[in-house]
Amino acid sequence: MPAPPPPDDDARRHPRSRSRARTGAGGDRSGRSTAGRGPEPPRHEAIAAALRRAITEGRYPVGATLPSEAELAAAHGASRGTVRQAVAALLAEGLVGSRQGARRVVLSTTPSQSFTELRSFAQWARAGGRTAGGLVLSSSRGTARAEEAGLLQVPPGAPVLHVLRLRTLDGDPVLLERTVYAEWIAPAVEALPDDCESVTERLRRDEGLVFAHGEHHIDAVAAGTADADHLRVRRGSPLLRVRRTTTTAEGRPVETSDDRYRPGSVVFTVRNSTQTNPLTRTHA
Amino acid sequence: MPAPPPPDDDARRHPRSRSRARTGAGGDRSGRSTAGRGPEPPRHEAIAAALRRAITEGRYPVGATLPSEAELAAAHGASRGTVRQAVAALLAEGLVGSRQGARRVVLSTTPSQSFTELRSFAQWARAGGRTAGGLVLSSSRGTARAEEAGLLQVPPGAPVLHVLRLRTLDGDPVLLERTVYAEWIAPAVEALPDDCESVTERLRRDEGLVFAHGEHHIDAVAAGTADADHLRVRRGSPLLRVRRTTTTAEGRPVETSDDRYRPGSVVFTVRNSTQTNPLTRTHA
DNA sequence: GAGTGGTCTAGACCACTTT
DNA sequence: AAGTGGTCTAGACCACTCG
Repeated sequence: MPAPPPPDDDARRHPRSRSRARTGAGGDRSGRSTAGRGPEPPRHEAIAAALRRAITEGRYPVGATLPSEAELAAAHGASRGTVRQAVAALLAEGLVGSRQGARRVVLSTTPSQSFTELRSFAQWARAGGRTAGGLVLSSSRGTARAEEAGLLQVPPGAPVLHVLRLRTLDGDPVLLERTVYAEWIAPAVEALPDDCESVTERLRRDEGLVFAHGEHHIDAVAAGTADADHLRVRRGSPLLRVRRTTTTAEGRPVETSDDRYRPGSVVFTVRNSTQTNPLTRTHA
Repeated sequence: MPAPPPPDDDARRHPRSRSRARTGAGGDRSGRSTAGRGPEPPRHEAIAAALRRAITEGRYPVGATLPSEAELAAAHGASRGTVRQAVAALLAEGLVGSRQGARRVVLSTTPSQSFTELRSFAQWARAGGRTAGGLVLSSSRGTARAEEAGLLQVPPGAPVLHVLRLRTLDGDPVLLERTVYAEWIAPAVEALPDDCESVTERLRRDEGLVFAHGEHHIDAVAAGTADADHLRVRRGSPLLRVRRTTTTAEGRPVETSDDRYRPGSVVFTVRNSTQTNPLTRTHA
């Protein structure tokens, strides 16, 4: 049985500045001060971005194998741990698959959207080369019904803001939003113009409010009278419903919404695997 | 400028066997042979499971803060890296949120299902305390249509197996599956009994076939004649449609399916955040 | 200013796949 | 047997949050 190791001197054990010729080198972000530039993104993000680009641009088609971790580490001048952190992102996005002992394989070449893109209807539309429109049909202070209160984590009957909003894509109505905002954000929402194109972007700019987490419940419902009217479909025809609740990074709920999409206009896609599975199927 | 460090002797630098009194200790899984037991799960998984349990059992309600990484590391006798790996899993599941500098916050207490649970209707039903039934309505060899061929990554017109299957929950029809299997797995599928409860489990047991990745496209459609007939709804009434393609760990497509759920019976849920976003919204 | 999470390194052993 | 990903450690510096 070997004796426990002596606490050998730690000085000069992890020599930061070596001849790497990088600015914001890993672990040693103090080298940042060399140039007066803004903060650089983390190394692992840069590596992930490079890989993502290579995949979406077709350098690694579906079925191709990625370079080994050792190769990537050498190519980017990073440690294996950092490379693994980068690859983990692609793994979570479902772009690549991984099995112990074998090289990683490209599963898909279509990247998933950023969370912001998902949340912001306008931003999403823009990314697809379309123009989004928005129109507030009604906006009223009220009290939270039991279900809404639960989702917003406020007591039942607490004051909230109800907003009914119609969203259009290239002029066509595609989405009817019934949103409930928590009281603390209500004034900021009411201050927005009725035809505000992107609520998300305005709240971020004006209030510094960042949406960080979301939960989406997806099912199908028949169009009610109001739905049919605004979305220009027949009453009773199928609509894709997404009930979502968004919270800040601290977990504070901001809004909860019942969104109804006209069929044929939008599809939701989830990629998952044995490693990461964000999708859940529940009883209604 | 400090000189590069001498490549100081690595002997006895990372002394594996210390007085930790653990069997499958981290990094040193050779200690496994002490007992003839089966393989233990990785440390980080065990830690993640413990945290998940604590959350779902209510020890950490929504809004509560988790112990710090240092505390968790000490409590589980693991390194910080391993703890971070564990917490990353909860992060990806959307159970907890994280901001630099602040303690992690519980966002939700309902765990997401395993990938297998999601894929297997029977397994999912069982987990919810219900009984699943299955019935093959038709099964026929045929050729892949252009769209199917693309999804299965085979040339158009390649031989495939089409199966129409009705799934019931406690006797009620809730799901109509139109599945296309790649040819190489077709014989195994045809060998299954018509009322096979869980195709997934049988294929895993009999063929050693593991589904590893999946892509789900979710939208709403009106019930067609066949849909209405089998699901016992009116023609034209809303159905939740999930088109999915599943592949093996190597990325080889196994099956693609058009699943239609009777409304009110099932809801799909996705949790996401700025860090990990598996959900995508696309134009139809 | 102490605490906490985010990032990074360097090295090690293992299980598994591939040649 | 060589290669590759999976797991783990121990230590370090940083940016950020909070009292």
